[in-house]
Amino acid sequence: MESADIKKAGLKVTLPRIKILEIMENSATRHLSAEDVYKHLLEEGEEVGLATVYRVLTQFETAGLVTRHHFDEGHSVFELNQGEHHDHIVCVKCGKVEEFIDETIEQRQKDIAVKAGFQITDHCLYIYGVCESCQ
Amino acid sequence: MESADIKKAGLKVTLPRIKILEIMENSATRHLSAEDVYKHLLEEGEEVGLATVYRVLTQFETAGLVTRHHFDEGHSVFELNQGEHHDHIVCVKCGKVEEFIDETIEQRQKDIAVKAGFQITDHCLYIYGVCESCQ
DNA sequence: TCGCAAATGCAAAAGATTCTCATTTCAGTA
DNA sequence: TACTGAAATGAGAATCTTTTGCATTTGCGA
Repeated sequence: MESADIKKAGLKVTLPRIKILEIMENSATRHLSAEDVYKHLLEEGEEVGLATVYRVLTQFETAGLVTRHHFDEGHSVFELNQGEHHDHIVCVKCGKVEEFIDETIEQRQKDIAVKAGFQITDHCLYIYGVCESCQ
Repeated sequence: MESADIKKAGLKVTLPRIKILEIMENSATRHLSAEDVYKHLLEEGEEVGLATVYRVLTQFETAGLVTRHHFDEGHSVFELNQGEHHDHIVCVKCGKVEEFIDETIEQRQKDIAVKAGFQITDHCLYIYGVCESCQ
């Protein structure tokens, strides 16, 4: 994942875009809000506006580089698309997010969409609970 | 579902609460935003403030009377808790929402939570796609 | 290197939700 | 049934997230 991906997405390779992509790659937590990304940029001394962060993340989403999630908070979080599709299990106490894949569930979803007459474009499954260390 | 449920939830039985519950029950679409509920109130000539709608819906959520969803839009939608738990398949073009239940998926989710060491509190599954009439 | 469209920064705007606080309304009690 | 205090409400201000308008800057092909 690098500047080539930005170009491939039909976007000019600009400094803000490169930096934002780097941050998404190197962040300890895979799920970042626009505000989170903005803070990282400030820490690195980059002069990038928050509006640009929102714009770039939306473009990355459209280009398929990142996925936007709506967890139970009041804002979007973004995740770099790398590796396979997966779903999420979220701790309601500490906010920790773990990922998982379950082929049975994937298949059932496809069946359900067909039965309902939908052409499936996307799906998301969030399990909320209390993680081991918060119990 | 009636004023008795409001009392049972430990809330005073007030006119705004009764009206909002009625609207949630009688609405054609089962999924309403706070703004939607507010508009219905105005149409009925009720003098209820938007702030109250938000407060009451949040209280109803806490009390377990309604569920708050975060579909792909930028705001919450609320749904009356009646009948069984179910998941949602949402049309990305017209916004139509259909509901479904799949026991296999339910069970797999429980297994996944156990394996991850989570005490499951809730979960939601949204399938997004294009519905039959929008294709 | 030049020029122009695309991209950016900033500030203002918009949309959703929450908060403050003075006023009103329940619900229990006399 | 009237009284009283606590809870609830309405209106608007405030907050938070996200988007937009516009003047300026920047990447990139000629």
